[in-house]
Amino acid sequence: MTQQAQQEAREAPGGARADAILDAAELVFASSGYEGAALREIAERAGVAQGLIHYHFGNKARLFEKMVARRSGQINAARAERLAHLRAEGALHLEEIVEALFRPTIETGLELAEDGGGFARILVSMANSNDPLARDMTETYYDPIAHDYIAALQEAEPRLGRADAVWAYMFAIGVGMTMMAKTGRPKRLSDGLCDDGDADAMLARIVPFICGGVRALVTT
Amino acid sequence: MTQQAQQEAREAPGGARADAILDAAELVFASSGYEGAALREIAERAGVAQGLIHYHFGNKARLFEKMVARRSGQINAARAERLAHLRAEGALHLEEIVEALFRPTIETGLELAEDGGGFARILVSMANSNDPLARDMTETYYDPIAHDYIAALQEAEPRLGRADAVWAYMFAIGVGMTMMAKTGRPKRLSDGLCDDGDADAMLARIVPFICGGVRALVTT
DNA sequence: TGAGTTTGACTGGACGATCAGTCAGTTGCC
DNA sequence: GGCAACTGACTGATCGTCCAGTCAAACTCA
Repeated sequence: MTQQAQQEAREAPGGARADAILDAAELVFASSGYEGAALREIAERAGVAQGLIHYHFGNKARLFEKMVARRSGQINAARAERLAHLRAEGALHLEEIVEALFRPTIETGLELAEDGGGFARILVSMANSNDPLARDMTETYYDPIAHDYIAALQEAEPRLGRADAVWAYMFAIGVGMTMMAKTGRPKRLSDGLCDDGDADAMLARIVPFICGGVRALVTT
Repeated sequence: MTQQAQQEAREAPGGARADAILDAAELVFASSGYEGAALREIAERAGVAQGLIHYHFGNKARLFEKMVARRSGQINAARAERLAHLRAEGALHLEEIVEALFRPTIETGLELAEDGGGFARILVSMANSNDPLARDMTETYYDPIAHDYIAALQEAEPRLGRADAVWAYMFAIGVGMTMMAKTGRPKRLSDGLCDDGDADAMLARIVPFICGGVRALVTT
């Protein structure tokens, strides 16, 4: 974890109970959505009184934001770190960039997991929502790193225009988001051949797919 | 509209008021999500008493299902029609298949619209949810047409394996879903260059991107 | 034909449950 | 003893659901 990520984690209320609340919030928000999640259930799952949530976080919206800030801090620090590492090694390659973009989200999700892809499902609903809370949080926590990766795409494929690079990034996120929600639909559609619970197998398909798509935009 | 779509539309409670309720439900569910949507607001927007919703649809879940059934009936009938039309014309081409896959969802969304992409946003949340209601509805209303298009992908690209075809379809849906949510993020990330409200411009990028991705899976 | 009956769409207030949020009081550590 | 952490009973609002009742159109039968 980088210094920045550690700092962000400490910005939130400090105690172990506060962290337990954030862990529980992640699970409940992921499985029930923002509106559907009940603070009572979060408190119960964290083994904490209901009032403590308001003591530490004030209200539901701030709890949600702190929860997202914690995970996205970890994820985006890892993303930035991987990208910097690739740049330090020399010329950027498309496959490496895409891998660096998705791997941290997948691996971070596996820590808490339980049902798998909990936080990823929150990201999906945030990314596709248009209410002010979700939009502001996407802008705050995910737009900066997006600009980095868009620039990286253009470095790896110099003939890729700026607009195409932005589209390519959005399309890539679209593929990644939907896949990380882990709905089990690939298995259902393929009679068991495809498993969206197997992150490595899935990534082995996502990376060439996206790179092929980006290169198709270049040659158009 | 096909005969099948007309029949499905008539399966729902018949009156004009029932349709007004479904229209209002589409707007409110799209902007507030399933849990966040209030039946009172739907009734108010439809210019109807709250009780009428339960008279016609029984409960919230059944209202949601009827609303999805109506639109997805239209969309998937159009999809099937386009695919059949392509098959009748001879050999299938990848670009045409992808176009046929997305065009109906985009155009159907524009009819009611108001804020744009209302129903599409419902689809996104359904596709990425894992609660039983959403899963069952995806299975019922979208898995059959998915199998058709997966088969079409393999016809257009004979060297594409079955598992890769399923992955390709899922990736394509991922791209399409995220783009149809119309969050305004592309415009934000590109300083106005990219507009996810311009369906035609967006489709002109989505189609080559996905086709490039599919062909990359073939040659891997 | 026309009075009586039935039907079905529709209303709006009331119900119990549950929600986020509040607050006076208790605990435990420095 | 003082302060931060924490508790749990509580409030008012809002939720989905329910239901007694209205009304106009359709139907029945003398």
